[in-house]
Amino acid sequence: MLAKDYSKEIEEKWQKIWQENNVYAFDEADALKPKTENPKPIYSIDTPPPFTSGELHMGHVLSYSFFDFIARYKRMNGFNVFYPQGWDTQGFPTEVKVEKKYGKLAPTEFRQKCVEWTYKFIAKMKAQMIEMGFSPDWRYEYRTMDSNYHRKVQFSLIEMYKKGEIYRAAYPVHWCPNCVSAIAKAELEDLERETLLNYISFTGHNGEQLIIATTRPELIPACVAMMFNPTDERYKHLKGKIATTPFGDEVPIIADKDVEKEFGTGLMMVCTFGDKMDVVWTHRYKLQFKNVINQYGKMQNVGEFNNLKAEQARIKILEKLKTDGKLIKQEKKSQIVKIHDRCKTPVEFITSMQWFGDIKAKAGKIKEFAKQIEWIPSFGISYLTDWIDNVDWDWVISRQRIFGTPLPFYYCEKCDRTAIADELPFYAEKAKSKICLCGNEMKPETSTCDCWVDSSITPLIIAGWPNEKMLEKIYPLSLRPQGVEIVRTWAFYTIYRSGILTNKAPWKTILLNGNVLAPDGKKMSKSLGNIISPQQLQTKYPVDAIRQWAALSGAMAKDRPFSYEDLRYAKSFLIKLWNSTKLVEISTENYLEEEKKLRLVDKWIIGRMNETIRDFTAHMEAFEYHYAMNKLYQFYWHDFCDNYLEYVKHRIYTPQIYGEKSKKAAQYVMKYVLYNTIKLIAPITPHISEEIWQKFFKEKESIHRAHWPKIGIIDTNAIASAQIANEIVKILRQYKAVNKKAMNSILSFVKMRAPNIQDFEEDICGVIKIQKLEIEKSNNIELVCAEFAPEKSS
RNA sequence: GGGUUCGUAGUGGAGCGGUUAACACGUCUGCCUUACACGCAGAAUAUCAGAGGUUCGAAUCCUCUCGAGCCCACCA
Repeated sequence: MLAKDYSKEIEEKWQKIWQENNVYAFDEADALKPKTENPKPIYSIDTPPPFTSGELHMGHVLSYSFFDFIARYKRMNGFNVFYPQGWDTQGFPTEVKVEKKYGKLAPTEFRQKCVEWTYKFIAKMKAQMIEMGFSPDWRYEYRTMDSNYHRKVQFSLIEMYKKGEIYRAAYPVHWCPNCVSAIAKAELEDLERETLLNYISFTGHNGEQLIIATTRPELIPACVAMMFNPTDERYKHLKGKIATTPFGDEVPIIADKDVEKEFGTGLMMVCTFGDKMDVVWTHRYKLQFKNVINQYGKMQNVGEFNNLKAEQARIKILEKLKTDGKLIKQEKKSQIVKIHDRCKTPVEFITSMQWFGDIKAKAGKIKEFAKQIEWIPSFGISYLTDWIDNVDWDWVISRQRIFGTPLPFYYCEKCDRTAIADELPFYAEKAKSKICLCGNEMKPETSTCDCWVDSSITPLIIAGWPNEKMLEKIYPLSLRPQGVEIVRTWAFYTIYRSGILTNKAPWKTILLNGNVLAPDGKKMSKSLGNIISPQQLQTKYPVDAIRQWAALSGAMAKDRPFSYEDLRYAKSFLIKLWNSTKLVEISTENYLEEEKKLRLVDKWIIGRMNETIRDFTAHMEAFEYHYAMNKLYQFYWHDFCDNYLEYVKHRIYTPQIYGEKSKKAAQYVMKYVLYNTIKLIAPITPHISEEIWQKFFKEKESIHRAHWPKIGIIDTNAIASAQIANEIVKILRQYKAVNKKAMNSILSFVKMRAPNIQDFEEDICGVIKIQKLEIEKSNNIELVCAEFAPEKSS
């Protein structure tokens, strides 16, 4: 007997059993079989390793549900599914929290604390994943902080170094003075703020007053040129001349098309480095470097202003300029500054020695790999190509952090030569000494990798690289599912790195999903207080309802607000499925498949079942879960429960009137529909499907090892005829509703004309409850009419 | 400024050349009909953003305008 209600206890029971029985195990032995032994086809998923923040958010729940639908669907379709799960562990947020708790520690100890901290967080997130019913094969779990993972990342970097892809060089990089580290362009965020635009007087070669406008007067000591637009009549006479800054430096005056005439006075200064355009201009005109800001964001090489923070120096310098009469005027101005996404500190440009990945030279190659991949939706590739076209310089892969993968290199401070580590994994603190070709002792690199260096080889890591045995079986992987917002990082770097290392695109298909917005349609954020926590939902709703919510939110690569309506609807579907199953249970007690006589409505619902199998399957193939589920709701809830089950009740309850064979047929059809329906929804709602399966069908140890339904007979004539019966029922129900009669009230007299009378007379009269029915056969299928006698007390 | 996605009932959203413009939530009406009232039945609600055009026919294709989201660039 089915329990009275569907409950979370049922879900937890199956989660346990699935774990214990390894229902989702990837069959490695089968995968390694030679082709001649017909191994099952492999379907491999390069699942995103979430950052170990300690808690899943709704975005995770949405996207990981998708991955799980795919894995379960493919398993039921005969694939040997390889679905590992990893963790992106290393990063600044963890360092911040660990430092807050333990204070400053030596690197080795600090890293150890970070590792311990991360293990706790992984445990929480993993429990949540299991509670969501996700079905990765946990035997292949990986963490980017593991020494084995380090070893592979380092090996990959050495391989790339040998190919000339990785190099160390001095370059202006985006620099966070708070983190004291270089950061990548992808880590920048915009901050809009109010600032002062200062008009400051420079001196021309003949004593002329030249006024420039700047928001960063503290950089005047780093001024290396003045500029104006070549079409600007006011300044044409200055071209090629020399000007003197308020600090007495002589700088050239250059005409350049990128100068905005309308901004300030149309005359400007170029510094090392106020912003990105300064960097561009410095390289364009081979200007000298004047580094006045150090790695901590403090002034240097500026005499009396040394060691002041940039903002303090700005105040002091403005005071000085004012006293000297060089500050002409100030006006308020709103400005957008680049800040570091993790600590929100305004970013500087600083010249320093960093390690780079050679992405600019490989832009064409990366695009080629990208084109070999099927992008779903297809416009997704444009996010990647647009990004590639806008890359200004190479990828800075080094970070001056501790909890990260150490870069496996040495460098020589004297001659700038570099060398690779000989033993992996490599850690600077334990590094062996190495003598440079110049005779100097080399320094082991203490910088760590950008976290995207770690995660950009996940397809290789899970495929067992560099071991060829598994690699050749599952690389390129079948699928990379990921968020649309990290195309320019994760997808881009993975295509670059995995592509360079294997000379193949890493996956056959990339599937992009959108984000979950708050119910108000805005981004979820702490400041707006509109965050929905999955954990809270899990206490109130069955997991199978939350998973349906994910399916319903599934328009690809599009953001959608979180919807409690969807969730409640999903929950009521579970209740519907449960209660209807109970009806099937009591209706089919002691049923043995015997001789049966299918009636019109039976053929109709069988036909609709098979239409649903056909459509549902097509939508699953196309990753269109919302369409799939909508088809199923329509079929199961409305066609099957609301109509079919009502139509056949009288056949079940009173076989003495309608015949045993008719009852048997109804019983058969009920089981048939239930059997196929729970299989279809098993990938979306695995728990309730399993419970029903185990109670009624149990052909295999789990429904998740069962075979996907095949499309059977779709009797289009039966479907068309039954539609007419449905119409008649609808008209009669309408009559009762309009005349405010109870649905179970008995109509005293009904007369109708319709085709196929014999076929549906018996099928429908049990539902509409008619005392006296007159049916007239008519060839006109369109014409269905009902006439009603005045009601008599019955 | 460039790219991209999109503007359809109160809300969320299908439909993408011919439909009475789906479905769900919400609203209104009736019904506790031997699985389910967390249900069933019925009803109302849409200048398909606006303006042109192509077509026998457009929510659907094209052009422009207006508006929104996301990504990118960006004023020193």
